[in-house]
Amino acid sequence: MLDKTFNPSETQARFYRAWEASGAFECHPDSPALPYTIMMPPPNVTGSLHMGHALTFTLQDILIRYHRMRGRDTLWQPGTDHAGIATQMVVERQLAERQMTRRSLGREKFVEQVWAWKAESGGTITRQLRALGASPDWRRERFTMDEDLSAAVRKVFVRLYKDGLIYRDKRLVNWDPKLHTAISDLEVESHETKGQLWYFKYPIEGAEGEFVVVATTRPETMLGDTGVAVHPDDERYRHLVGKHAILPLVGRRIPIVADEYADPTAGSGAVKITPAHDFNDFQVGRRHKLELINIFDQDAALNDAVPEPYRGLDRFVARKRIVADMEALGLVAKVEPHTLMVPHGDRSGAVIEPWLSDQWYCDAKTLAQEPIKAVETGRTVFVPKNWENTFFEWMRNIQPWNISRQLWWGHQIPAWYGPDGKIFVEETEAEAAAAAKAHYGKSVVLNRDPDVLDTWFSSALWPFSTLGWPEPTKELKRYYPTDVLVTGFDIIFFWVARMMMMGHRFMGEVPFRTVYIHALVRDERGQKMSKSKGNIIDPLDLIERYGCDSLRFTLAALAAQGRDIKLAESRVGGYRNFATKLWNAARFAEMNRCALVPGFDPGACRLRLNRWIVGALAETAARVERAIEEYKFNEAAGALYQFTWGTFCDWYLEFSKPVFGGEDEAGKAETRAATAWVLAQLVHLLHPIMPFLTEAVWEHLSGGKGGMLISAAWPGCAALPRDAAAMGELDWVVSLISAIRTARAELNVPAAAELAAAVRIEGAEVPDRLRAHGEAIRRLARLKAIEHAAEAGPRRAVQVVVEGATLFLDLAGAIDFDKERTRLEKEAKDAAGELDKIQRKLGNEQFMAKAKPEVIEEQRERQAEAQAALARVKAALARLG
RNA sequence: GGGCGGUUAGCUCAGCGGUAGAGCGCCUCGUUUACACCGAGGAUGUCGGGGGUUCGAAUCCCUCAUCGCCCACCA
Repeated sequence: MLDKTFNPSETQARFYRAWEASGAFECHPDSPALPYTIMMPPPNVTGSLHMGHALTFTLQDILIRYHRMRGRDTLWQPGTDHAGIATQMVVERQLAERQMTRRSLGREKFVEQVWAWKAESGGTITRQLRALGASPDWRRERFTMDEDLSAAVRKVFVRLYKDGLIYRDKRLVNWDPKLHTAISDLEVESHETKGQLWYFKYPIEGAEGEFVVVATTRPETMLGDTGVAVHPDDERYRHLVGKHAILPLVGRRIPIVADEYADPTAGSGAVKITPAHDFNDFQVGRRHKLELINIFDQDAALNDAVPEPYRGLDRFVARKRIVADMEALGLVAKVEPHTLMVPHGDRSGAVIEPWLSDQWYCDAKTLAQEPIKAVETGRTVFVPKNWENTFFEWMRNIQPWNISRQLWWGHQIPAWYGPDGKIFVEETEAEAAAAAKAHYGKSVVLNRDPDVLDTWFSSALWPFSTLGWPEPTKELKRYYPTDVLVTGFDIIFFWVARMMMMGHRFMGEVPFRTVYIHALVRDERGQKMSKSKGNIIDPLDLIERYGCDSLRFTLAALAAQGRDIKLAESRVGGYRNFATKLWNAARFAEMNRCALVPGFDPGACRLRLNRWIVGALAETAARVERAIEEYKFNEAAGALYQFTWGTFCDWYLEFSKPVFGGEDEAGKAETRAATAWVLAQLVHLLHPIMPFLTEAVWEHLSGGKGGMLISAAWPGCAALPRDAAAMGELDWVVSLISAIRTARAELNVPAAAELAAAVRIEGAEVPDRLRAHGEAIRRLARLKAIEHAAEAGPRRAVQVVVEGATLFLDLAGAIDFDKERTRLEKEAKDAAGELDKIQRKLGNEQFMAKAKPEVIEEQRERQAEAQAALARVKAALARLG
C-alpha cells in the first residue's frame, strides 16, 4: 500500500542512484538510433546551484528525458568551467583572510592553491545537479582545464595566430585596478552615478588673461592632457585653433585642434584630450598625432609622469587635490552637478580605467561572418526568434576581442618571447624552442607570456573540445553539431556567439541547430536575484521543503517564452499539492485493485466512461508532445496539470466509483484496467518534468517489473483514435452537469416537489446504487444534499434525464430561496445581455458578409443556447414568484 | 541616445483577432471510505490611458504614461 503522502527526499536519493547505476544517462555512440545532443553550459567549477541554474538545467533535463524516451541516443554533455576571474578572486579572498596575497605566494604555489580549492569545492555543483534530478552522461564530465581540453585550447590559439586572426596590440583596454587585469567590454557594467562636472580654465599661450574653458568629470585625468579639441565650425573658438594652451599644474604646452568630435552643445564646447585614458580621446589623439601620456600605474594611482606633488596618489584622492589646487589658482570657472555612467568591473566592482597596455586580440570581426550567415540562412535558429536581432546587432558591430587576462588561473598563453622580444607561438615549449633555434640559429632563453586566456576562449570550444577534438573521434562525428543550446540571454554574446565563431572556424559547421533562449529568474518584485540584495531563493531549500519534482514543475510551468520569471514561492507549494494529488490518485487506483492488464486495448473499451478518458488522454499527450517540440514548457506542464487534476481526478475517478460499487463485473474489470492504463500513460508523460514522483508511482503500478521510466519508451497514446462521436472529449460530462444545473434552476419551485431525477452512470444500477454511492454522485454532480427521493420523501427532488437516467436528486434544504432569487436575477440579466450581444452581431450586415461561415454558425448556436438559457431562467424566476 | 520586453482578478502569471483564464489568497459550506497538500459553491477585472484599423480588438497599428532589461565613447 502506498503511503498517505509522497516522501520526496527518500525517493529522490533512491531513484537517482538507481538511474545512474543503470547506465540510463549514458550515450551510445555505436547505437543505430538518431543522436540527440545538448551541451550543458558548464557552470563555474567552484560555484553552487542558484535558481538560474535550476531553471536552465531543468529545461535541458526535460528535453533530454523526453527525447531519450522517444528513442533518441541522447548525449547531455556535462562539465564545469574554470571561470578564471571568479575563481581566482575567491582564492585570493581566502588568502587575504590569512594575511597573504597571491604575489607573496608566487604563481606556482598560488595555482596549486586554486587546484586545491577546486578539489575541495568542485564537487558541490555536480552534487547539486544530481539533487535536481539532472541526467547528463556523467562519465563524460569534463573540466575546461583538463589536459585534453587545454591541448585543444593551445591548438586553436596557435592556428588562429598563424592564420593572422590572433595578434598582439597596444591599445586602450578596460583595466580593473583592483584585479590588475584587462577585461573585455562585456565584463564592464555601467552604473549611473551622481557626480560633478568641473569647468577648468586653461590659459592660452601668448594671450595674457585669455582662457579656453574645458569641462570634465574626471579632473585627475587633466595631468595626462595633451590637447584641447574644438569643433571646426564653432565660431567661438575658431581663433584658437592652431594655438596652444598651457596645461595648469603641469605647465605643458598643448595644442588646440579642430575636431568634429567636439560637440559645441556639450559642456563648454571645448574638450580636453587625454589620449591615454579615454577611448574617444584616444581616437582624437591619433588623428592629430597628440602625445600619449600614461599617468596611472596598475593600481590606477598616479605615476611618475605627473608633477611631483601628485605622484603616488590614488586617483580619487588626486581628484580632490587637483580641484582644490585649481580653485586656489582661480582656474575653476564653475562646478555643476552631473549624472554620468561610470564603468565598473562586473566581478570586482572596481571603477574601470581605460589604460594603455599590450594585449592579445582575436579578430572577432572576421570570425563573425560565418555565424551571421548561418543565422541569416536559418542553419541556426533562435527560439524565440526575436533574439536573432540582438545577435545580429552585436555580431555586425563586433569589436576586437581582448583575449588576454593578467591572471594566473587559466590557460596560459602559448607564446614565448626571445631575447629581442620576437614572439614564438607554438603548442608546446619544445616547439617554441625549436622555432626559436631555427630563427636565431642557436638555442636561446625564452620567456613565456605570463598572461592567461579569457575564460570564454576555452568555453567557446566546448561543443567540439568535449567530443575529443582535434582527434576525429566517432563521438565528434556523431554528436556534432548538437541539436539545441539552452541558455539565458545574458550569455548570448559571451558564449553563444563565440561558440558559433569557433565552431565554424574549426568544424566548418554550426555548433547547434537551435538556440533556445529562456527567461531569467527574478524575485517576486522582478529584481535580479543577488547576494547583495538578499533576495535569493535557494533552489536546494525549495527542493528540501517541497520536493524536487515540485520545483521542476514550477519552473517548467513558468517558463513562458520571452518573459522573465518572477518566482513566487506559493506557486511551488501549489505544484507540490499537485504532486500529492497524483500520488493519491495512484492510491485510489491501488485501493480499487486497478492493475495493469497485459494486452489491454484502450481502443476497445466498451464503457463510454473509459472511451472518453482514453480520448482525453490522447489529446493531452498530443498537446504535451507539440509543446515540448516547440519549447513551450509551460504549455506542456499546463496540459498535464489540467488533465491530471481537472479531468482524471475530478471526473474520471469520481465516475468510476459507482462502477466499482456496481454489479457490472465486466465493466468493473474494464474500468480497473483502464484506470491503471491511464495512470501508467500519465506517469510516462509526466516523467520528463517530474521524474522522481513518476518513478515511484510506476514502481507500484508495475510491481517493479516494468523497468524504470527513465529508460521507458514514450507512450504512443497521442496517436490513439479519439472517440469523438460518443462524447466529444468532455461533452458527456458537460451534458451531465448542464442537465443537473438545469434541474437545479427548475427546482426553485415549491411545486417541483414531485419531481424525480435520474442520471445513468455507467454500470451503476440506479436507484439502488444511489443509496450506496450517494456521496460520489453528489460530488460528481457538484451539488449538495443529495439523497434518494424515496428515502427523504417526495420533496423538491429533481429529475435529471441523461440517456434515460435514473438518478434521484433531492435538494431539500440545499437552497436558500432569497439567495437563489438574487442569483437568478443576475443570471437573467447576464443572459439577456449576452443574447442581445449575439443578436446584434447576427443582425450586423457586415458581420454576416465578412465573418467566416463557421464563426457565424458558432454564433447561431450560441444564440440558441442563450435563448434557451434565458427562457429557462425566466421560467424559474416566474415559478419562484 | 538607440533597442527589447512588461503593464490582464488582492498577489504571481497564462492567453495574443471572434463567449475574459489558472495557481495562490479571500468568503460560504462539508467528520464523504484516494487526497484537508481535499471537495463543492462564491466574490473579485472600464485586460495602463488615448487614438486608429476591423463587422468585431486584451489580442493588430500609432501615441502617451509607467516599470524593467540590454546596448552605446558624450566631455
